[in-house]
Amino acid sequence: MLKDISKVKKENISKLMVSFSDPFRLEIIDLMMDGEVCVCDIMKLTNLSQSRISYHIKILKEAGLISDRQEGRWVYYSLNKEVLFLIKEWITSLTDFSSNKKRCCE
Amino acid sequence: MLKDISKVKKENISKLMVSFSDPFRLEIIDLMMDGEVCVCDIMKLTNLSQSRISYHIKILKEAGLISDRQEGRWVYYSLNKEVLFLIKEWITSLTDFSSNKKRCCE
DNA sequence: TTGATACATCAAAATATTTTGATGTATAAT
DNA sequence: ATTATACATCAAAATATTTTGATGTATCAA
Repeated sequence: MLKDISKVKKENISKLMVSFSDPFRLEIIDLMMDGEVCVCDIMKLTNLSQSRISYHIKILKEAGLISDRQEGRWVYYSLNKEVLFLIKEWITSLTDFSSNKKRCCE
Repeated sequence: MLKDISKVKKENISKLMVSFSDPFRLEIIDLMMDGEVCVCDIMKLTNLSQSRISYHIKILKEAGLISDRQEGRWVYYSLNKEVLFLIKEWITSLTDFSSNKKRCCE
């Protein structure tokens, strides 16, 4: 698991942002804000097909944004708070940028 | 310009995240942290072709993440702090999620 | 007014992502 | 044992994004 945003490579940031970049994944993330959900919940709440949901879940998981917990036949997915905090830190580091005006090619 | 994250539609978030999701765009964003840059600066610093840079700049601009300012032949690009703050707020809203454990289909 | 520079735009090709429907695996209920 | 449920995985098709090289536009300098 990612521990410190300064150690997070551009590649990881990119992967996390990719995982945020799809409207259906944003919907799934939205559902996870109320706590754990299983694929069957997501199916009922979104009308997406099962394999389509599994695909998006996989993207979210590989980016490190969500974790899973199996219980019998069900797999429960939930957001990784720490990773969200790291992303926030990264965005913060961006807002600390300088507002220097420059002349070109100086 | 986006004024309040609660009014930001999923579509806008998605577009902003798309704009963050490419490694080359992240590089360009990185360069902008030191202040304004023109395309010619980016060309020198990244070895990307001019039209390729223009393409990525366009994505960033259409997402609302950067602004431009023309001065003679040069166009200077810079990050939009307010939009970065809105993204941060959105991420924060995500970290406020509940950690409820659930049984499936309840 | 001619030529050079800075950048945008375009269409085609290259590449990557997403969707679909089928099949596979594990768990559990009968 | 057999069947049903929950989810993963796969390959092919559909779709979207990115790259490339050419061309276009505006500004400036000589």
